[in-house]
Amino acid sequence: MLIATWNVNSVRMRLPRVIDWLATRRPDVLCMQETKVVDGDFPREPFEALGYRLEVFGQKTYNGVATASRHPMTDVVRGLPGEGPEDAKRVLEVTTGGIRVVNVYVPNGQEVGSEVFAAKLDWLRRLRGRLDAAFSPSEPLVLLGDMNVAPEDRDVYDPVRLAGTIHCSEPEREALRDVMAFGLRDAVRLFNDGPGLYSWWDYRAAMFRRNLGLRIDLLLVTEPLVARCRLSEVDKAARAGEKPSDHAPVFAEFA
DNA sequence: ATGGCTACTCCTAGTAGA
Repeated sequence: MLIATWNVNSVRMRLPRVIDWLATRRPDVLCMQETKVVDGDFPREPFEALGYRLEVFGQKTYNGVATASRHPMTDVVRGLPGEGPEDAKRVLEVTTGGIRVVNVYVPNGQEVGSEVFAAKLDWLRRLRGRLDAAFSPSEPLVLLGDMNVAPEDRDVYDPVRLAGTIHCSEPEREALRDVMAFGLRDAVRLFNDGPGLYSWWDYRAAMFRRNLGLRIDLLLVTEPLVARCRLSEVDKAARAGEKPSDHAPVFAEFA
């Protein structure tokens, strides 16, 4: 069971690359973020032609999440509890292949101390609340997506210069640790504990070429999936070439 | 020291991303 997450930064702009990646890697599940398209305009056909089912939860211009799976998807839940039609489309839960798959696009937060930064922390608290209310850490569950938090200094290209700034601040890291305290492990770190491993690189200043990035796209798993996890990695090659997303796909395989 | 790119839109200039 191969499960992947990828912030595609517009599914319409990225469509050829996403479809090519699916055709090559053949994951069982791909969770996408920043699809930036209303549900009626989602380009479903190329996914379906490759044998994928789709669940989508999008909006105009910003945000939007979608999950493609080669297996049936049941118990679909859109958004966090208490959210309404005006709220940003950031969460899509499905059960597929016997695993609860929680696809999230965590708010960016813009600047530490800002109003939207406080909203980001509150959003992470509500995400933890959803896990507590609906799930158990003893069931197979993966929480994956663009967390917009680099968990530790080793996930940051220049932890000294970026100390305390957005994605790297202690309040964000504490909020993410609290989500993980539900009973989640960072799948990529099961296999690679070194520095220099990132999932996002700024489009500007040749940041990708110089490997100056952040690891903010995470695949977090409960203990039953830790036991089944055979590999997990960042597909850095998918960030190279023509018209890439600024994020790379992250994936893990489970026995 | 700054900003360096990309994608979006009822505004092709302003916003947001991270």
